Amino acid sequence: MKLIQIYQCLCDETRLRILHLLLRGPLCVCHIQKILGESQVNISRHLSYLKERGMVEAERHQNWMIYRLPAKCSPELEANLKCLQDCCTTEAVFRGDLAKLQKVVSIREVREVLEQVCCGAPVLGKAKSLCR
Amino acid sequence: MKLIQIYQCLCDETRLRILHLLLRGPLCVCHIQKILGESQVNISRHLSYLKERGMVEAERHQNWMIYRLPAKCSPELEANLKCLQDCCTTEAVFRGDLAKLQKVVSIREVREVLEQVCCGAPVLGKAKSLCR
DNA sequence: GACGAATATACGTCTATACGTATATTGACG
DNA sequence: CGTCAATATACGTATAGACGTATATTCGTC
Repeated sequence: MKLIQIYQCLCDETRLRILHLLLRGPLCVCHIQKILGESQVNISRHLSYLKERGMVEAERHQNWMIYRLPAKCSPELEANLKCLQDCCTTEAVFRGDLAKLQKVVSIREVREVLEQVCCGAPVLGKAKSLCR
Repeated sequence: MKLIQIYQCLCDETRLRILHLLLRGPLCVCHIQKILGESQVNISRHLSYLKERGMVEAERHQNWMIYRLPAKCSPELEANLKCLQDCCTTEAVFRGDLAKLQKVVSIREVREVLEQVCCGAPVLGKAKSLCR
């Protein structure tokens, strides 16, 4: 992956906020949507953009698409994600997103699903809807 | 300076190459132009873009405009420039630019002017043209 | 003051992309 | 199979920005 493509992914605020969230762990589309307060199409399109360029990976679990940062990042991507992590602490938008993220992850069903995803285990929970 | 603006500056290849060169020290427009092999207008416009957003500073010395990275960078900018520095070593374009930069800086008149600029000293050289 | 070198700006065109609305797809479940 | 939830895609519009051509500006020199 070329360096310029990394920056092209980072140069939009919505994508920046998405990646910032994914630094904390995998998330499903509907939660990203809720946290950012953007429309479903918009989030989905930006995620597609990121996926096409190898900035994120997606995996379907039942009805939900779980997005995450790639398991294996190039050194360039790794360096930039680390840099992003450091830089995001100062701006209010990102802190706000993190606060909302905590709320979402504190929901038991959500946490269960995401934990299973993280471990690569099949999702066994029987929650019908993750989105409230 | 907002983080997103930094990335917007970095997301164009020409600007990325310019900033990469400026990491090595101040340069005048005509040399950036020669090194990148781009038209004068194009380089000038990208430099304006960068200057408007505080990514570079410019100072006139006689006929030449010397561009450089800001004396005082925000922590975010600093972090990203450092990251850029690290990431640029792998791609051929940047290595090629560096090679051409060595040639330019090896010209005595150029080196003299740039050194005086670096020290904040008035430019005393009497070279008529820095561009060959 | 005319001229040349270095640089910047104006203006027009073209392309990428951001986003809204509508519609399609995919999976679970009764 | 119909329906719903979650997600993706198609299509149209608007805007940022990349770039070329022409022209202006700024400075030094004769």
